[in-house]
Amino acid sequence: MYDKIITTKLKDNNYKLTEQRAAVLDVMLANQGQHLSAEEVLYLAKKELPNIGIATVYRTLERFAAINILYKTMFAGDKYRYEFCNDRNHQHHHIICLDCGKITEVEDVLLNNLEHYLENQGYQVVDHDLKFYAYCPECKKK
Amino acid sequence: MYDKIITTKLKDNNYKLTEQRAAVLDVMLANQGQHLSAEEVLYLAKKELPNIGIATVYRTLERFAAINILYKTMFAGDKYRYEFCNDRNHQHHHIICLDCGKITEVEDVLLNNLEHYLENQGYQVVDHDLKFYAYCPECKKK
DNA sequence: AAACGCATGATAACGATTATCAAAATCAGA
DNA sequence: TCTGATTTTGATAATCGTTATCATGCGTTT
Repeated sequence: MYDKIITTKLKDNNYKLTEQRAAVLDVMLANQGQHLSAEEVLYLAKKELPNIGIATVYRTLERFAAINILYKTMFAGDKYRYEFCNDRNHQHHHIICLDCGKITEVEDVLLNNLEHYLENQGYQVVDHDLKFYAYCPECKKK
Repeated sequence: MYDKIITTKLKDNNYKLTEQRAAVLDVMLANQGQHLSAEEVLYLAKKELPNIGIATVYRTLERFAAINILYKTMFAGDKYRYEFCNDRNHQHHHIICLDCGKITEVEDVLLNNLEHYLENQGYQVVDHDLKFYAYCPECKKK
């Protein structure tokens, strides 16, 4: 039903897949590449499961993020947003348009150099988070 | 009294330096390299000006950030923190220790390459924000 | 069936920030 | 210097995303 990686992660963490959690997972899978807020996930999940509550959505997103099924981040101190986490976007580089707010992603391995440098300094780097605030090509034209 | 750059920025923006604003500025100048929350700024500013209120602190920090006297950022969705902004830390690269929470800074120009790449793609990059989540050398030993 | 544990949904509580508003301070012009 | 307009301030109410609480329900194991 779901990808093997997902079901494995769930099993490894003794994590029952209830219908509420499945609804949230469906929403996230159907919206890969999007950055959804909890409220947006609730709205979409209600189409599959009308009685699901906001508390369950928060709890589920939180736990999915904890086992790396989702990536949780915040842009510009607004509210948390969640995106489905596959290996391709493990390095989360985002470009946030200051005009239209659209969020696009950059793939890059440039930061590995910096991480190696920091590890030589004695740090143990766990994750990093890089955001560019910019005007996207469309808004720049205006 | 204050650095020429600061007074110029204030003047250029028609920004009166009241005693409340001076108190906030003093706190930020006395704590360069620190990342203070509004509440912490209030606490410190009260030593100079006991009647200053939290609303004024928020307003002042906000306006100082708007004219680039301060840099405003948020670590891990907690609360805003402010630091005095001089040319040296214009590129804000922070390392947040996942254990002790200590925040240190990295100077680096590596990201210029990435910015140039994005600008070739049609973006107009205004700012960027890079954070590393890591264990600092001291906490790594434990 | 009984007892347990976990999940759920409603909603209260929280905490950081922002908005409101009357009072005080400051400024500009006569 | 008076006077009226503008800005700033401090107290506090309001907002809003998120978390905590708690009674209820559901599944599993005795």
